[in-house]
Amino acid sequence: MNIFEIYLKKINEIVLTLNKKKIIIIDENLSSISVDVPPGNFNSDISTNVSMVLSKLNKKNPVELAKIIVKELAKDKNISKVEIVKPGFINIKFKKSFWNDFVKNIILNHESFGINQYEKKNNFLVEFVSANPTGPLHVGHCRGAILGDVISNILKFNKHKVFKEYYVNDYGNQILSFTKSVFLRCREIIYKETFPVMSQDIYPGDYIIGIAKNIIKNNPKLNFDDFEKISKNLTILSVEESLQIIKSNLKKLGILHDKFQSETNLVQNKEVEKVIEKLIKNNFVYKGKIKAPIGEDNKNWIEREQLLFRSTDFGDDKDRALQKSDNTWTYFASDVAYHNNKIERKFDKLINILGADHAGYINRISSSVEALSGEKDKLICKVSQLVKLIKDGKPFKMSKRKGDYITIDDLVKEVGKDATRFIMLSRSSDVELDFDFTKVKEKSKDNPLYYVQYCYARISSVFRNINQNINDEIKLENYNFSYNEDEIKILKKISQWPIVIDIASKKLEPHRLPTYLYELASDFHSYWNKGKEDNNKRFIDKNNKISNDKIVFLKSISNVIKSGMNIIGVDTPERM
RNA sequence: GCGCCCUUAGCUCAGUUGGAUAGAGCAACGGUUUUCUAAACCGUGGGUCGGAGGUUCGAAUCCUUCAGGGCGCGCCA
Repeated sequence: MNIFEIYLKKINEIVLTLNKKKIIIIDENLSSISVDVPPGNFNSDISTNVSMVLSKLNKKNPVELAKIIVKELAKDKNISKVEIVKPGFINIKFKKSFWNDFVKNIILNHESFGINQYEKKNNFLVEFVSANPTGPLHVGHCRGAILGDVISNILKFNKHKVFKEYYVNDYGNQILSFTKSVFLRCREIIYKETFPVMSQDIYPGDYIIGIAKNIIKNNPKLNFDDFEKISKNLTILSVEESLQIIKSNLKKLGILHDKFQSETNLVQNKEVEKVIEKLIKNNFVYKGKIKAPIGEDNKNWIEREQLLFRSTDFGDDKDRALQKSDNTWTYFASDVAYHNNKIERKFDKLINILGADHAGYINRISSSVEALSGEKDKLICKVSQLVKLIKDGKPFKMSKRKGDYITIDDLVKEVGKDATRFIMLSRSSDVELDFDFTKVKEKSKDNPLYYVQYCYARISSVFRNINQNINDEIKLENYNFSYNEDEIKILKKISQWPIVIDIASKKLEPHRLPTYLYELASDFHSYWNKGKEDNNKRFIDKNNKISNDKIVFLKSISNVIKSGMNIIGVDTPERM
């Protein structure tokens, strides 16, 4: 039940009727008419800008126009007061009985409260994490991982279909270096050869030893004399090991992908050739030269003729190479094939979650998607900005040198899954995020996660005190409540929950959830403390009884907290 | 040089796809526990929304431009 949507519809109807009666003129497009939350200092529940939107067209000043509309609105039996305010806003105040119905509706439909029933349900593919399978995930991957997971949860909550995918870059030079590192670690173990830690293109991390040990144990017949001979086989084994680590990292964060799509697999199935043929047919590919990159040493740059994709046709700043000088495909080429593969699987929308360091890649890949699908906004890229790690009050820089980076396992062990998820989501993905280890670890009041969870725990404790459980179904004969102003204030906050979900879902902005839940928890804590001075605002009375009004009131709050925390993917403990 | 992101209170940030007198938390100071969980609450101070133009009934929000900070630029992935 989205009361803002309901009243927007009502106002549109009024305007249409008035237009039919030739009382007012309307635009074909009514979309700029909105129903919003009025600022707190006005004593009203919802407000609308109709008369300001239509005033110019009608050559009437907004206040005059508002008077006509207000006359119609006043017929609504739920409304107790309608006011016209300064520039021309119409402010509406509901009767108490309206809030009675509102709460009743939540209780009877608690499963679906907050869900936006869009006319069109989309089928989304969300690609996220997609880190190179060369080792465990570290903190840097964490934000994007959680972002993608919760965006998926939000879309699912709104009844869209979501498929979560991880693209495995198991092809190319980096994987070759990785396999070589595993190979050398194997020789270190078997032949006691010294491992060249400082050598270039070699992964020094200790985790490779573990991978090597596993491979030796599970493949006793493997011979490590000649790299060329086993390289192909060893790559498969190494990537498999590394994916096991990555999957277990993700599991610790509570993240489960539906599919891991291998790049090598696409190359072997000739999907790259297939897509390039398709592009050639449509004249999106040509042979040409590109200039050396700017701002770097390019003494070694050799200009040569090569296969290029016309990404400039779609707004990219240069055309992009598809083939390397050794005739293998570039990363971009197989990624185009991958996106073609996604398109062929008939998703309505493709969502990619990228780290800030890959933002420069967006133009070329969305160009390719547009070229292949003919749809301009088929692909939506969401960039998550950097996480600034702070430890002991100082910025903490991760480097590739051993021991100098924090893995997701370390993080979850120290901070916990819930705090990690909640904090990582607490800011808009467009801004850098300070992640302060020492602070997040403290179970202090500074930590917004506990603040919200505490609200739920307090509500649970009320139910516990009267020998009920917060999860018990409520069965009431009649729903006849009367709420005071402090309670209605919280009900109004609850009424905004569907809007929060709506915006978060349309703009793919999960941070709106923690922000909102914090505010709701704050309103509740505030109300709770009023019970110390005013017995009417306590939930349990002297006779250890609770009124239906209060039960239902508490249920409405805990319902929203729980469903929000579920989407974020964190627990709501009943005791703290 | 070019592209993307950011600039809002001392600090960290919200701000409902253009709305009304711009809001939280932290930090500072003062208060609240015989009673449902004080991991909480209440109060006080704190602002030229980076600068300058523009668009309009109306701008923190949109456009142009300038300044500052971050990330990126490849036949790496």
